[in-house]
Amino acid sequence: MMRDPLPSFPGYALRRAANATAAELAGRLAELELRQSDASVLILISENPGVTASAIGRSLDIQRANMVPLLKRLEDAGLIDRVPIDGKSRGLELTQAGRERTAAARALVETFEAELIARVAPEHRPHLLPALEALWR
Amino acid sequence: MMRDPLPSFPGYALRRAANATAAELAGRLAELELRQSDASVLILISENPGVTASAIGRSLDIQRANMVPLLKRLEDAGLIDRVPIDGKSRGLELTQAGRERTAAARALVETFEAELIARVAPEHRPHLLPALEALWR
DNA sequence: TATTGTTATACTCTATAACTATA
DNA sequence: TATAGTTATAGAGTATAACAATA
Repeated sequence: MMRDPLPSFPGYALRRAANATAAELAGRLAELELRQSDASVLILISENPGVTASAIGRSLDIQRANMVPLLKRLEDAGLIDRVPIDGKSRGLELTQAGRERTAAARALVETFEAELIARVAPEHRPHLLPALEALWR
Repeated sequence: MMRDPLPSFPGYALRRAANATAAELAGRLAELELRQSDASVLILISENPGVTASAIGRSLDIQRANMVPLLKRLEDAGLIDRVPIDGKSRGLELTQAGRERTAAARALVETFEAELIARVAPEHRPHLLPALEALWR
């Protein structure tokens, strides 16, 4: 192989780990014909019926402009409805098909997350989430 | 705000933390007119003079095809030379400007990584890298 | 046969600017 | 004035297929 000092950098390992796990999750969600962002949006709508696209975007750090094609896909797939709140806002709600797909996605994600945690040695496990949150929030 | 179960998932926190830190590092490297992948490639070349593009790609998980425009940029910027090894391979080496830029990038990255570690509470610090490596390798 | 370097292409994600309409 | 939704666009990262030349 070769000399490679990069893996000893936490920031580098963070990106590699995120890329590897994201690719794996994406592959599994593809069987539900969902992207990761789709699944996140669906889960947030299911927890917050009537929420607006802007609020979802703020929570997930997705730009308003980038919510447009995402929601259009979910609507075209018959997974969400958009019901007028007032003249400028629309509340997002799951259709029956959306509730079913969301339940499947949520089960898939929870299985995946449990597998991720299982890969980490027990003595490191309780430290992972707090360490990540310190880097993110 | 809203109900949001996602941050309690390590995989989700991993992606958010990686995105946040990657954006921050990208902003700093932009002052050196380098992308993260540029900096990684330059550091690997500096540690392994004469390495091939294919070997760098394997190490960084960058497809051969995607190495082409990356290396072309570095060559156009006068940071690397490509010297023939045999009829089909070329060894990558840093120019004098490349060595200087790489030293600056490396100092910047090391400062950044030290800052990242400092954000994590001391009791979590020693667990971060081992946990990430378990998720990646 | 396997590998290196390359071209071409396409998709996803992300970011910005600008516009309309409404609160 | 600030916010919601939208359009258009561009940059960056990534993935695949295919090809020529060489090991």
